[in-house]
Amino acid sequence: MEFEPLDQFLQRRKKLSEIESLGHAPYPHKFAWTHTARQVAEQFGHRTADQLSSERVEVRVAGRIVALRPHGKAAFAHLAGDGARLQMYIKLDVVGEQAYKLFQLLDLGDIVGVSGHLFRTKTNELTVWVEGLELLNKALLPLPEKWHGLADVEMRYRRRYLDLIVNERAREIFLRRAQITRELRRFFDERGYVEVETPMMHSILGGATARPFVTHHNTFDMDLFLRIAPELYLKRLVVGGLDRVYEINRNFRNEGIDAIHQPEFTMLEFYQAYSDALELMDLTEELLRGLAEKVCGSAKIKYGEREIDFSHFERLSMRDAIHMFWPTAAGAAPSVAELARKGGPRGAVARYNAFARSGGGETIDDAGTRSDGELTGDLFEAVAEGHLIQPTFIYDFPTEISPLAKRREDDPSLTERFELFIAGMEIANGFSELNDPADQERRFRAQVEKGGHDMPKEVDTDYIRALSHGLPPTAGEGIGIDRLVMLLTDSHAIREVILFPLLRAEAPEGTSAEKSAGEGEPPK
RNA sequence: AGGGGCGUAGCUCAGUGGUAGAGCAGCGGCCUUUUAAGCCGAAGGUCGUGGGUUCGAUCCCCACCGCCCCUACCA
Repeated sequence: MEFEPLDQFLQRRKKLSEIESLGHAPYPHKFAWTHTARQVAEQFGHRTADQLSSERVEVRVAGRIVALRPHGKAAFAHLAGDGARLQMYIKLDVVGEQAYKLFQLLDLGDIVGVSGHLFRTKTNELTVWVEGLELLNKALLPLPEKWHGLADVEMRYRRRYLDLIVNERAREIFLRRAQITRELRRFFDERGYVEVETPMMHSILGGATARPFVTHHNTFDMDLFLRIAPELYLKRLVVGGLDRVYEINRNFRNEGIDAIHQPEFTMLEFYQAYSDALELMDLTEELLRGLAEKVCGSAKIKYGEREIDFSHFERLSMRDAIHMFWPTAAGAAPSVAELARKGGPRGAVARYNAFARSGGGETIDDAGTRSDGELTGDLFEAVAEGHLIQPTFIYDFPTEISPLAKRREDDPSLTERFELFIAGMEIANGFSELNDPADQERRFRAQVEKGGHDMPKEVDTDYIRALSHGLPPTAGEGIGIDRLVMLLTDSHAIREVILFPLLRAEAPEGTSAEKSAGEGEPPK
């Protein structure tokens, strides 16, 4: 197969065969390196020119050539490896004609191994004095522009490998993402949680309200859903005596794509027996504060123009938040008591919608079938959510919108549930788990009866059976890892923190500019 | 899904109703301490795709494709 830019592709392939005819293997199997470029910098970066000349340091380093400055019979180049760059200096009269000929056939992007000793140049840059040079792999395609790198966002996502080579920030984001998941695992492992993996292919939807992807198993001739949440399986495990479990893995939701939504996204979910939502809020604070300190070096982090302080978490009931953030232009804010009264939320929605219709934004669906709890949730989203910049727990979620959460003992219209908002994004959702099988069955049936494309079509009876064997009082929580990584890397699009985000399929080559006609119609 | 924006050389970007330009990369030449190396020379393009207006379209209009932003959807 050949790729654009064809002239350069063919040119490089020709050089490769010239290298072969010089007697070099085109694709050697290994290179015995002693240091990465980063290790050289870390271990010898402080040595002076004098120290290096009196005490020779021999190194063998492999990497990709990312800069090339030939000067006739000598040359400088930079090798990139392990996220660092290391300069090398190669001279004809040092390496000999054969090796220098090889060098002259090298291009930006080629992967080489060099051996030699370290020295400092006139400008005091730590450099390998090359005595031996081996081609490890010839790049047949050129790197993006060396100064501006790869800026086209579409190309950065589609060809993430180039983004990672050329844009240091991309590399840093994904290294930090790995650090974050590593720290999360450490946090839970230290506290006696067991990491588990539960099915991603479900025959019954559950654990969240979302539209699923559907797939099919041939042998069983069975339709399956890609999971929208692992929740119901994880709680089965708690029934089974795994008192503390967590899973970090993908969920799939067949819904919109924007700056904070991707169809494939990573959630941490964890469950602990003999606990409740209140304890989870404390645990979450500890987790996130520690994570920010560990990963960003401080509990106060920069996010865009703002500073977010993980050392203090606000706690507001949903009704408090509605009252507090009620737009002044919408008239008197509903009191918490009014929102708690039967029919109160409906009255507040009526006032809000009057305001919305006169230019305040979108109205809330106030159809007669909608419950006070649903209306309360909608009011919260319309009025308060966007204001929650500093870490804020919203608690006291209405029962109608919390089908898996345990009711408050003193108020069955509310659940022991919270969500955590930071920078206007929902980051976490946790609650005391409903463990009354009869109540759970009633709420499942209510969902199925209600219908709608994002509601379960059938009751997960095995889950009810599991609850009937006894789920201890348990608290559980989900944390959106992608959004958390966004916060901790100062990224403002979820695609920046997902290596290969979903994009529309690329038009096959030939349908656009480059190839001959006759390939047929462009896909519709 | 609706509104707005963008699409020019491999990459980063200028530009114009009269057949298109720079830097980097690539090619040829010179150059033994450079670092966005330098100097000289040549090459590279169906200006996203298709249609229309026009004597003439990369530019104006329409449709389509792709990406981005906003809104909607979204526990």
